[in-house]
Amino acid sequence: MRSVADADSVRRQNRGLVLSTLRRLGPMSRTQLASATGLSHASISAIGGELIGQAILIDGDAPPAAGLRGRPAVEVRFNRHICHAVIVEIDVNRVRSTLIDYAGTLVDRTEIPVTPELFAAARPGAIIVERIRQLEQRNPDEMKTLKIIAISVQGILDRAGDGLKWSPINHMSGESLVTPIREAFGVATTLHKRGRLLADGARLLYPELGDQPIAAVFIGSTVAMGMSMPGRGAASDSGATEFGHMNHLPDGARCRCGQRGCIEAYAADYGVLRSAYGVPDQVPPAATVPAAAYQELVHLAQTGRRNAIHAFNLAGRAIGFGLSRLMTISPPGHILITGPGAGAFELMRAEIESALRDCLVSRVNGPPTITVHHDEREPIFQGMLMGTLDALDRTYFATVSDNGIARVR
Amino acid sequence: MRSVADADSVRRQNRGLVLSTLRRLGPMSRTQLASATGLSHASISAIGGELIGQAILIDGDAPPAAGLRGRPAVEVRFNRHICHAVIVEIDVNRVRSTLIDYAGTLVDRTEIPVTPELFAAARPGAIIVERIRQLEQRNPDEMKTLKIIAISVQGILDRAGDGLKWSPINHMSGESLVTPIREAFGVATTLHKRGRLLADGARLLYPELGDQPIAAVFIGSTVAMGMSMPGRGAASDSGATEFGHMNHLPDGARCRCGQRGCIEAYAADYGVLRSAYGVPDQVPPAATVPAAAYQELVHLAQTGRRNAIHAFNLAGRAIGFGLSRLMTISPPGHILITGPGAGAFELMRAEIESALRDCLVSRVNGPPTITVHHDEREPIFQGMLMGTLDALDRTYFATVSDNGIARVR
DNA sequence: GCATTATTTTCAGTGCTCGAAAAAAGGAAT
DNA sequence: ATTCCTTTTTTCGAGCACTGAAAATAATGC
Repeated sequence: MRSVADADSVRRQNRGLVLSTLRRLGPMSRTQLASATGLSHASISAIGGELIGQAILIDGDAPPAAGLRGRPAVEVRFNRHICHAVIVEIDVNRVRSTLIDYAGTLVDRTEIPVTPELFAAARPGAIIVERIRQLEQRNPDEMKTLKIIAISVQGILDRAGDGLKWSPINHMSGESLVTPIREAFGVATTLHKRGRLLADGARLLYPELGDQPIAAVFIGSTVAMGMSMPGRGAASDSGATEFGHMNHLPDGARCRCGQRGCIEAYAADYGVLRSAYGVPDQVPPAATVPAAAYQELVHLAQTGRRNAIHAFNLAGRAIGFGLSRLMTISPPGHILITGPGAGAFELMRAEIESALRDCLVSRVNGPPTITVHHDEREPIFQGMLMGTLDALDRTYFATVSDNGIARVR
Repeated sequence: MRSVADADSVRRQNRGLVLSTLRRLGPMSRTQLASATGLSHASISAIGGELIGQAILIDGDAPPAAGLRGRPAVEVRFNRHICHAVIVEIDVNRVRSTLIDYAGTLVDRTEIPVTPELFAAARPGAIIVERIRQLEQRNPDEMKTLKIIAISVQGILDRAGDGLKWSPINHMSGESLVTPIREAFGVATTLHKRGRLLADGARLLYPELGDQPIAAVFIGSTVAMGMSMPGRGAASDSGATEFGHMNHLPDGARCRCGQRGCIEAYAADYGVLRSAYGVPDQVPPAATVPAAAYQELVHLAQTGRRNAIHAFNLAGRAIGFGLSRLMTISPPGHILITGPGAGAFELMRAEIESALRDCLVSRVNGPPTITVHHDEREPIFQGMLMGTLDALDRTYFATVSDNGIARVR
């Protein structure tokens, strides 16, 4: 765990410090970099020169001289052209593939709906390869410098992070994704759980939440939750949970996963519909539910229909008790509710808050705060974007000077 | 989070590497240290000389020359006299205080029972101070080099780790422990949750468990669980849970904590007795239960008494579902069962294993292994001992060379 | 007593950071 | 147009840590 340090690891660490400071705070002059990182001007000069020599950073082309006195500051920024990344988001509804450059700018994006025919024609790995090929055709130059592919999925990853051992999207269970894609494009390929990305993205989107642990709950066709822990980068693999399949009631309602009593069986779209309409226990849960049917039920509950209100109460109770159980293991300071079900939050709020309040940890430390963020796409994308750029930075931490790349002096 | 590295931080890191290698593997020669740490002989010579100059390490006095050819190796070991630590364990039954030296050897130990009179006469902080004073009287020389006091407690710590916001031992709720003790002895004082120490200690006691996350469950007058995560030292504060007060059944049995349906209300000694004897819900849970009464119930169950068997089934079910819920948040690879209730494990095993097996994560990844370790004292003490010595080592990491201590050449 | 062998220290070389001084690059003033 | 001023950036020398190789050390064996 602990390992030898030498001069090289010092340089590596400080290169990382420079890159992550630029990543976090944006382009800035060498002087600003020195004070933001705490390194001396001399070191910034050396490290900056090295990174520019390797074309990882570039000197800003537009020096915004604002009528100040002395030598004008030159901003250092990421060389957006040095490499690119592809970000793939898969869920029940669509496959969205985005090409970004090293500065994090969106270069191109494609999106296709997920249809029954899609998975009938090809395996998930092949579908993703095909999606990325399309980006390649449209952006041949950029794709020549592709360095990493990041994919967001739902389900349980295998230990190596190569594929899905289980997924709520049936066709994806047991599929290896990383291997076919890595072989097709010859670049690093990583898999990320959606819930975790959601929480990381929420931290970026709401900086005012500060350094507390954040739990992000997704309510929709599934129920998912991820946690973002302060201090660790996106690299840490903790915080990837199977919240939706935490048992709420022993021998409870039937869940799509085959177990009984999961939170999802009460709080995902199909769960709420089943309890509202009293679907008999023998009927297995539907694979998908039309969005309209769920919206209709929300509307019914909002207009006072008893069975609908009751169903949302049960859903809130399941989520609330799930969160109260989470409080005993790894208490978040803040909870973010997202997804299509966020629109029904007011219908569940009382039950969620009451379960969350009536647990020992909340009574002692106060309950976590809750906010609602209806759209889940943006935080997921942001979380994966930042995590992927961080990973790219990290590959450059290691590439210290003497690697054949000319050093500009 | 990321910070500047320089020559000093390199030396600090490598000093830490040397100390933690010696801590883990025991005394060894410089040559062995070089290959165990990966540092060069030259660096070991420099770092070792520095640490010996500071009297943190010493050359072994008894060189075990075993008839080998060349220059005999000299073992380097911790200077046990350089500092000492006091370890205090508090639970419902006793207060045990142990004085150890820097090499981890037990120097002296006192133990007193916890009686109702004890807490009537003095506040917990004062009681501990008095206990340590006794060690001081008996070991005045050793206590002159006291560097740290570590205390194991049950309950919820305040954010700063200074005191208990809540504790199952009534007299300890809301008590600040660290401040009075630190002021009395003028040394660093740390509070540790028992469950967490148990898990850390289990990792030390069962090295064959390797690098998996370990959950240690204590069953007795309370139910507690701590997790030990691989890779992080004992410093990480995650893994301290309130498992016993995780809700098992909404609106369930009355718990001592004032909530309903906690795991403890079914699986702690009082919980099992209440369900076995059908104690009416209005009767509040007893503050303590005689050990004999619990043992008697175990015996009854073992000899086939229906109500007793049923009570242990309910207890196993509560623990099993608790663990299955844990599996969705932070799945352990191994579960260790300890405490007085470990003697009744066979009565609970079927329910625990069935709940643990029938959850999605176990179905996909296989259920965690379970072992029983009846005694809980040893792992708790070992966990705290190692964590405290690590903390002492860490204070010496920072003390690099130029601090006035003569450097021997 | 001298060769042999294994351990430990010393030495020269290299890389990194830092503080101070020098160089660079414009605007302002004469 | 030239010189002064101000601020940024680079260069230089010192100090420290690590490494590999060579030297010193401390026994054993003949």
